[in-house]
Amino acid sequence: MKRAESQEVVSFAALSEIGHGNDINDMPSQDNSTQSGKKDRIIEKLFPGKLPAPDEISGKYPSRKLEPGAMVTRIAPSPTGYMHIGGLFAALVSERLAHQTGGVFYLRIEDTDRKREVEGAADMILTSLDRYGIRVDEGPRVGGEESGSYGPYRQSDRSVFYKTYVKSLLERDLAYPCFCTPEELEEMRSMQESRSVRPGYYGQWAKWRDRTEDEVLKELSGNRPFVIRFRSDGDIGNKIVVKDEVKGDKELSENDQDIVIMKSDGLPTYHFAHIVDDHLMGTTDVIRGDEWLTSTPLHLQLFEAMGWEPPRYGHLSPIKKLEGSSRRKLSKRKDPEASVSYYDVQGYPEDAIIEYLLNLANSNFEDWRKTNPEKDNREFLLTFERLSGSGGALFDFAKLDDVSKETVSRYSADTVYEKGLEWAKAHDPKLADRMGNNPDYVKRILNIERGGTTKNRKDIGKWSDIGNELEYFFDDTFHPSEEEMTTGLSGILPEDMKSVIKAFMASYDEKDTSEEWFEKIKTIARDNGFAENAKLFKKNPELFRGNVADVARIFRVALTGKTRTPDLYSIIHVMGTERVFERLSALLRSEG
RNA sequence: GGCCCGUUCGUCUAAUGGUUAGGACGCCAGGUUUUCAUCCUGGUAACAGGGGUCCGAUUCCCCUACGGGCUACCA
Repeated sequence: MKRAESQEVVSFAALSEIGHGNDINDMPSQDNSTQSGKKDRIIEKLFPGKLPAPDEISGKYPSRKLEPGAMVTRIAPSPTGYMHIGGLFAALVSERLAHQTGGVFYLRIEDTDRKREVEGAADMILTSLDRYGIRVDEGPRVGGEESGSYGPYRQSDRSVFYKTYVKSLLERDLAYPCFCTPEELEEMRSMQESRSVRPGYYGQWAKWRDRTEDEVLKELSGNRPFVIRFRSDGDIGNKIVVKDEVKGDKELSENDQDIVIMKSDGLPTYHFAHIVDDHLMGTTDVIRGDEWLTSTPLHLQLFEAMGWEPPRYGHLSPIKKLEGSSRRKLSKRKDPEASVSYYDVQGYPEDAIIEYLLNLANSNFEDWRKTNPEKDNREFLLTFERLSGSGGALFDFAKLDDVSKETVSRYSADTVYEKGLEWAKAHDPKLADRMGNNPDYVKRILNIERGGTTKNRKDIGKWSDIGNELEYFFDDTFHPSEEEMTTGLSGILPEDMKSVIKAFMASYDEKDTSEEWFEKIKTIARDNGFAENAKLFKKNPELFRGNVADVARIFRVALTGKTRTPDLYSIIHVMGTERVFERLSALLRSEG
């Protein structure tokens, strides 16, 4: 590996773009040229050139002015692919907590692993957050610009900071260079394994921990690649209590590993970037996946070494799925439903996803929603205390569907039309044409049993359901199969059907109110030997050919091909008399 | 393997050293509504197992089982 390139210190010009007005070039820099001792010479070799002093950096990022109780949270994804549903969950919780306390929510792109970086992933994250109504106060914008005065918000642009603080650790002997090759480390690991000792770089296994300055200088002059390791003074035998806002107090072991804080490519590892960034950016509450829980003692240790106050931590359990009889974390590679784009393609409204996730976060959300059906879900106060600390929830599509239907049922016909059309344009061109070409008709269809005084119906859970609801309203897609018709009309004699339909056509008046209309249906029922209500029929079934429900079913099936549809009276009126009569006549003809 | 963390109806979860262990989704059954839905009522179903401590444990402690995480110059 070429070290020259990685050792190049990011120019101060990058720093001065940060937007604080001061020109960082004016800042006094540490002078490494005196080379008063071997240690200085080592550090100079490690970090040739100028770096700002730690104080100068912290001076540029003063602590945020916050109201008491205000939380500064962030989402810090690595741009390695599409947005994960778990990431959206963490973002949602973080954003609500920040905004509900009068704090700040920002986005930081953790792109220190160049091998895994995926082109365009950062923009995708941005777009997803925006679409789901997660309001980012500070961070990168689509196209590369940034907002906020605590940036840069991409770790790849923050090299100077990491280097400066690594250097300060070196100066205080809290860090040291390590020249082990990957092969050496691998060898060490297998040796540890064969001897059944705990693997890792610690204690007497920390080969470069106590090398003499001469040895280090010698390697350096040979231009060997190196990493910088943190010198841990922890003892694995000591337990510390880590306060976790979600899971409660946890007893964990101190860290005794001399972990890598700066890789040989000059970029920091997650652990080090985390403490530098969250300190400088003023994060008060770090909300992250619980795979980080066990490394929290290390992070606390790093904060202490830097002399900084650590944030509060809250670790979220992953969302899981059932595979066979065991549950596992939703995996980007294996599970399409791990991606937020999956829900978009399926046609779930963004609000429904948010409400489902809110439910997962604080299960009392559903009670709140029940008592506040009209309110924006932003008004629901999320709290750390009520965040579920256990297990990790299985993703439950039955529940999502219910939440989704409930959500859509609160929308007006216009909203359903607009959002549905927007979805169709991206995912179902045929449906988009249909909706776009017949806006008034489609809106009237969607308005059936919607927006009235009673609760709206809940047929539509996903935008993709709209197609089914429209199908029978259009002649070119109304093609009920023979089978549908026979099962739909099962138990009804063809001659009964014919006379009922004839009677209907003879008496129908489109000006009838629904009450008048149904009186006629009842009359038709009675005249044809059907009971005019269910009770009458139940009492003496043998006296009737069926009841009024059967009569209604005849029309429902004749007009829609289905046995379950919205209110018949409304359907007939939306369809229009002409179409209704056509279909009824066709049926009379076909049945001979 | 080692070290951590966890386990309440099928699912999401609530509560508690003494409760008929509560709610929601699903499912089932009734009911209201002119029909289909909506809606209403009811039902189904859980403290992983075993030991302690205690008058009493789902709750506290220990063990086992199971699940999850970490164990990288990935995050």
